[in-house]
Amino acid sequence: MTIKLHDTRQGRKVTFTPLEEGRVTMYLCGPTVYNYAHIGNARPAVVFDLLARLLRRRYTLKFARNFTDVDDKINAASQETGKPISEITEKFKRAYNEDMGALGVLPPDVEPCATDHIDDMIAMIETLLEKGHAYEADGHVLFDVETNPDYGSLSKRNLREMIAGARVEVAPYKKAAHDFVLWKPSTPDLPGWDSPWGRGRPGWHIECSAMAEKHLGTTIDIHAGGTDLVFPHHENEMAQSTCAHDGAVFARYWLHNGFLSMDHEKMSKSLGNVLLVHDLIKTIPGEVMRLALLSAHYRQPLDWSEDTIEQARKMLDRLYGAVRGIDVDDDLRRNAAPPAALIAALEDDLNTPKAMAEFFALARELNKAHDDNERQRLAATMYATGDLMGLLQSDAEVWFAGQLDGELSADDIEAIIEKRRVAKEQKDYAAADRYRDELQAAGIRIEDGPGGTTWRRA
RNA sequence: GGCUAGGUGGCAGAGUGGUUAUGCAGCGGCCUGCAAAGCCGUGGACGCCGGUUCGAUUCCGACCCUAGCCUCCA
Repeated sequence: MTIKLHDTRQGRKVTFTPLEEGRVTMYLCGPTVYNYAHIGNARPAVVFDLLARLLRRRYTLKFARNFTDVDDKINAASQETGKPISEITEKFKRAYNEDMGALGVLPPDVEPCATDHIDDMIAMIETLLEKGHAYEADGHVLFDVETNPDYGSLSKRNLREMIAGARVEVAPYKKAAHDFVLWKPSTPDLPGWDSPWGRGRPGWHIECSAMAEKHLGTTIDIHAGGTDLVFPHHENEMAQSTCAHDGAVFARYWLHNGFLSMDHEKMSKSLGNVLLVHDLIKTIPGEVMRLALLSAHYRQPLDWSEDTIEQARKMLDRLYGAVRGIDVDDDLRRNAAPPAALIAALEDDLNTPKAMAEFFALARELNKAHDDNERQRLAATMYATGDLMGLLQSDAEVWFAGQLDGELSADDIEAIIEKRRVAKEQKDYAAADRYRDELQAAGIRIEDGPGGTTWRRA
């Protein structure tokens, strides 16, 4: 059995084999830290977290996800708020990790920051100048796209089309419209570093090239990000790194996740529909958001709506419902593994919908099982699957209690259930039903099972 | 306009050249004091038009529609 991944450069699903046997390197473009992450930002983080978990089953993985902490948007945020840049970037780095953590995203192995790698960027730019792939102009250093015949092979566009389609006004110092900035001068009020070309700051694309080289080497196995990064960001990264490394392959597999829309509209500030994870997490359990993000295949577009969230919540109700009330022996749980069919689905280009179908098949099997040992074994398998998917990480009782936003506490609820039990014992069903209605009105649904009555928020 | 992806049942969403996706919702049944949960069963689908084929939702072509990119953007 092999892992298959869809490679953007080749435009098809291919068998994955690491460059070095047993070891895999993966780089994911992380956030520019000038604001809280929105739910669209969370999709690559969650999707590629799952890929990282999957890869770690077979390989030693080194997974890097960067922070872009030097950027004009950050400068703008600083000017708007009057706060120093470092305060802004530190705040949102921390917030990003907290928010992603709430979505079950495990920390990557390295989280390089652009500002810690200025020297590496300068060195790479110098190499590009030496090799004739870049030129200085008017205080800038630009990448000379003409020197890279392969340019456009990732995003599948040719230079002529790009020139024809160029609608941006071209800076006068550029040799060609599609040349892009490696280094640009900074005015005294902007962040800057000394360089052979004067005080300045790096262009966006060079950051990732330099950090990937520094932490993962000349050739990396997997480079991932949102589909909107294919052009120009990843195309430019590939051009820079390949040219700086004398043609060595930069990334062997390029993975891109599809876009998230909001109620079938583009998420944008002007529409006012930008949902921040930081806010959503206050009312929606992290696992619900995680499952919602995984409910469609990662390359497909995904629409985010109330309905999407509710569906994910119900799916989790079903999964938690299956394991509820089963005490799984620790050893059993430690030694359990997800079903082979589920692993196979994930290893087929991260087919999460198929994997979820297998997860539900497992839940059904558990629901049908009567033998205690069998139920324990299946529940352990459920939990092992949850550990892989980043789901089922909560206690089932805690899950069903949810946020008790009503007026009843857990103790109140238990008390009413006890009164109902007594009423039922005396066959006073009218009274028993009144208690049930009372709970129902408070948003609590009760279920009579062989082991007594359980409850959940409705 | 160019490039790249898509268009599947009431909704979400996989997949396949001929046989059950899955979840939610619906319907029938079992269980239950009645429910709920669970289990069993069940209806309902592949944008449009051609082509290839014994047979296409699945392959090919045209068309229509949608999304992303072409400019900072996950």
